[in-house]
Amino acid sequence: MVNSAAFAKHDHTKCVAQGLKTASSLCDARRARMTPIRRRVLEILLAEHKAMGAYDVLERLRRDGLADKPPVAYRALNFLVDQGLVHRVEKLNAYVACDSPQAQHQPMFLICDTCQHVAERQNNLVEDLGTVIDAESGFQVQKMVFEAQGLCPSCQRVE
Amino acid sequence: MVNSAAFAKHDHTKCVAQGLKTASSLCDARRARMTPIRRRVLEILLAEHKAMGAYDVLERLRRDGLADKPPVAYRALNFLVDQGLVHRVEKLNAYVACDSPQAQHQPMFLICDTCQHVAERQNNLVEDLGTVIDAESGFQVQKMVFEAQGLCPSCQRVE
DNA sequence: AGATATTCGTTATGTTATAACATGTCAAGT
DNA sequence: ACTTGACATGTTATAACATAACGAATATCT
Repeated sequence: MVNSAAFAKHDHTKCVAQGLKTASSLCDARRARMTPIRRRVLEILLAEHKAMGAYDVLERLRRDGLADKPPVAYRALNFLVDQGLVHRVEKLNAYVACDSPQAQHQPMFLICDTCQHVAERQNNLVEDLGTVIDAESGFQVQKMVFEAQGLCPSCQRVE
Repeated sequence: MVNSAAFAKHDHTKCVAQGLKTASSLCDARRARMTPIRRRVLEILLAEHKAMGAYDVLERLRRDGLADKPPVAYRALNFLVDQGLVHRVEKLNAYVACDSPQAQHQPMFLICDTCQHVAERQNNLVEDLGTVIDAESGFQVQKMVFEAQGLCPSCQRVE
């Protein structure tokens, strides 16, 4: 049995540094601007390594003296989502840094109801499902949301 | 190619009558109370046959003189969701009457970005995905959200 | 009828998100 | 250097979604 990265312990410092670096490269390549606020929001999400609400992110920006109005946080988050650097978790009205922003993908989330951690995973079945839907119903799928709630391995052991 | 029911024309009156009848039977069997407000909310959703926000539902209740405070609408909606008679569409913060409340199932929604219609579909791949996730990662799936956004057959033709 | 559980009415407030418009920043072209 | 245009940010105000808490009413069980 292999745990998903987000449910296992690891060195967050590396995640953050690596994540910011990758993000900068991607933005450069796309001529998208990685501004201080956007970089800071991504850094917060990478460091926290869990889903955060927009107002939680805003509170951090406030502490840093970077911003204190909701639209500032939402704009940065929306930019990062558009760039594929952050995903929105619909079920939680929250945001998480992307695991692997290099590759385009349909993210899929495993949300632990006990510890609230969110793991991002990939599985071809999700994309297959999009293809099947289109073939069966003629509905042209453009975006999919797949989120599962339940118990992560650690929380199963505890109960 | 077969259109999903919600994207095809059909007689809503039957949907509504049949849906209310089925719902009553199910509630009786479970000793759950189908009260006037709850019945009316279900009726509204069945008749509308599309996703509605809680405040849209409340507005209808208000016109009927049945209720005018948010908690009343939310309580009825939550009851109906618990009973599997209505589903919540996370992506839209909205509610739709269930197609087939008899059978327990993981609903899957196709949301048309153009006409806003929502079709409920079922596909074994969704449940399979739950099984695969569990086997691969040890994450114990309890509930899944699967929602696809795109263009329904009619709206594809129009563009 | 009396005890218990459930539902409903109501107030108040919490949480999430965006419209709209003013201001600031920066890079490209002249 | 100056203008223009595109993009980003600052700010106000409000929209949209949701629930806590508590007392009154109603249904169900014994």
